[in-house]
Amino acid sequence: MNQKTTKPAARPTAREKLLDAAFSVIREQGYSATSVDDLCRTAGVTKGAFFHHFPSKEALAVAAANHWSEATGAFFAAAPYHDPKDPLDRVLGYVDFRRAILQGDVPEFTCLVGTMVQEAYGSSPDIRDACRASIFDHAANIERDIAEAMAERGINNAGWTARSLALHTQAVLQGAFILAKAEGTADGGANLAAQSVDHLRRYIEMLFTTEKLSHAA
Amino acid sequence: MNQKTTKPAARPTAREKLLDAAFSVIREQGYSATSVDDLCRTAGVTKGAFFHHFPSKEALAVAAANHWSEATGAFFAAAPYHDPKDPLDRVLGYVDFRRAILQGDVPEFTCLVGTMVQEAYGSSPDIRDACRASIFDHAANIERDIAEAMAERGINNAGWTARSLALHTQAVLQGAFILAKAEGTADGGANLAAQSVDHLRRYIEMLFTTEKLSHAA
DNA sequence: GACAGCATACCAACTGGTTGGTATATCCGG
DNA sequence: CCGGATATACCAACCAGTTGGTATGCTGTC
Repeated sequence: MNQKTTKPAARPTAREKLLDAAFSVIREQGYSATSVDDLCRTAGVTKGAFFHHFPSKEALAVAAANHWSEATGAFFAAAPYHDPKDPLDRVLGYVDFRRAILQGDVPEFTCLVGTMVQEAYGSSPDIRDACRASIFDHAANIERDIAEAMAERGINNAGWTARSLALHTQAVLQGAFILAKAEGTADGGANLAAQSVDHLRRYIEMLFTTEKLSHAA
Repeated sequence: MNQKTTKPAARPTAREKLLDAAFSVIREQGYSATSVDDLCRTAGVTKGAFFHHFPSKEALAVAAANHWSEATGAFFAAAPYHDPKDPLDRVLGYVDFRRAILQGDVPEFTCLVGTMVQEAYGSSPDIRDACRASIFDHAANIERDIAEAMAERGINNAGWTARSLALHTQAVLQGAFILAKAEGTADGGANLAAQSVDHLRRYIEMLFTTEKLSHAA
């Protein structure tokens, strides 16, 4: 389209710095607990700049959720798990990839939109919609590989759909993040989350190997 | 112990009304977005009464998390899924029960401590610890039945433990709540969550039937 | 290529209202 | 008439958002 949207520029604008700040600060403190001043301080920008680029704090949250969709979309699109010919290997590769990136402190591997939607689902439809789109669009990518794997193995009418399994993967991840937050210690959280992802992987494997043998529900 | 803790009394005290208010208001708005005035208004109590019973907003959150542990503990202890002799049936009964209570509006079936820990894990160790205790103690109950079921079927060294599976059930539930919040519509959220619980049930079933046949990892 | 004209980007200081919390007064049962 | 429970009035700090203004860059014209 135009240069503005495609080129993040050498010297980042206040808008980009604020969105980056939102990624880290909101994941650490939550949305409501994060003040506009917090974001400005982290971004190294003044309040005037904030309200020049965003009409409200809520609008920044929506923009951050959309920016999160783009950033994670590019991140997962560039990940290596898309290579295998067998769609099931791609699905399992995705799960393995999600497990591998569970590292560092909790705010570093948790999900911005999952955090935000918890706080905003009742008070701000705009934020909720942006977060929903981020989660569900991401799930739709996995759904495609799952559907292919099902087709290849002749699985249908099994009591579950590609869509429900794709959404289940997201539920497991979001839930794993909550347990990680509750756990408290640095690595402890990541390990805890990883164990849930292990269960998820085992489930998907069993789902496809068992169903292969007898796919009569 | 004493009467204070065991008897909720005919006319509820301001403390009890505030804790009840916290259950509904915080699940709807989140912790940070809920003001002390909000809680007082909902409880029908003045600010003076609030700070007579709780030294701070944070202290109320801790008390609410502990009260949540007691209330849900009694609720699940009284549930009918404990009856079966086969421990696996008790585990599956628990999952079925969790699925059955996914009804009504989102704030009605979601988890107080799961919501709170997301916002407070970084800023308030006290709240985080109270929420962690609530989640992990609840998981410990399920872990007992899982461990029994594993013993009965001779499952060990299977790559997973009773504890990790018990925590996984909580992760799935917490994640299902997030998807429900993101979904937006009334029943839509509950249905979405129910589908994840269905996957969880299927997983546990497969885990025990498959492992029974060949439990060599 | 110089320069007027204008939009964008940004800033420091400020505002009205809300926040968590306090000081003090009143109610009411034993 | 004492002491826990509740109410009223209030405060300093903080909140999201506004203001009036400056710096910087782009654009067309001669």
